Amino acid sequence: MPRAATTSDVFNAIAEPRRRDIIDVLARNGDQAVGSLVVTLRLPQPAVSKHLGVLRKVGIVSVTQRGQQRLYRLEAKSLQPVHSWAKTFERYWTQQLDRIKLRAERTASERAAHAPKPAKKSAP
Amino acid sequence: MPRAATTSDVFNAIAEPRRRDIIDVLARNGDQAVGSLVVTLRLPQPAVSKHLGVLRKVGIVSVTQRGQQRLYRLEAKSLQPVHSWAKTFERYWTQQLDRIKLRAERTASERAAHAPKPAKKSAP
DNA sequence: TTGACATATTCCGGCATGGGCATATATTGC
DNA sequence: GCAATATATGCCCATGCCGGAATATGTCAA
Repeated sequence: MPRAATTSDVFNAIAEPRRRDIIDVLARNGDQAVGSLVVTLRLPQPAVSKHLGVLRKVGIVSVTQRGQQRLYRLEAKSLQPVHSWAKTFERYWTQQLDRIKLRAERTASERAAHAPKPAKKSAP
Repeated sequence: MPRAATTSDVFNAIAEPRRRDIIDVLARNGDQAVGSLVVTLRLPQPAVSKHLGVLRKVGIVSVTQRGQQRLYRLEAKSLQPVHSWAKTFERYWTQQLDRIKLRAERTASERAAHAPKPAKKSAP
């Protein structure tokens, strides 16, 4: 089997750079009609519509009809799983710790911190 | 053209659930040999090796040889772009506001306080 | 209605992808 | 050397992806 369907997983939906571009534009400029996105991103209209279709099925965007245009809105909370997942690893780069030091720190925190934290890292 | 190569884009690499599983296991249990991952994830060994290959090409994991095994280590900082990108939208769910409520609230506070507020709505 | 405009959908082709299986390549120990 | 273990790789196949072009649907105005 190939990759999991892009229309069923948020992680898959945002795997496409173009779709992330669309998301970024919607976040920065607010709700946008398809035509605006076509102009902004300089993509063929069918491509934009298709990408929006994927994003809509996953719930990343929602649509509202206004005249003969359709306004697409970013539903940012659908991206929360991505943030939560990535945030899990935040500590790894926030403090320059690898796992060994992490364990040491956790152990140290059990008996309260007396000494200042050793600043040491293993850079590539 | 199909999707961008999974070996060139972090977002694409983490689009596979199995690969996220591998990442999670490495984060939770520390460096792991391929055989351990095979047992933990209950996947065929070639599948694990292939996924690890993708993750390695993108820089999400690194390898160290130990005896006849190969220890894979999570290079979490390679996931920082994902976190940064997703964090951009954090405010949308942190304050439980969508764009409409955001405007409404801003209008209400203007009306109540009668004080000029910095208008920073549409800034490209 | 007709026509202009905005967007969606359908077809197609090329192709990377991931799974399964067999096999190749280390590395170690005898 | 040989065998055993640990991992990687090559091959095949089915699936679904993305882009492109044409076309269909929908909406407004006159």
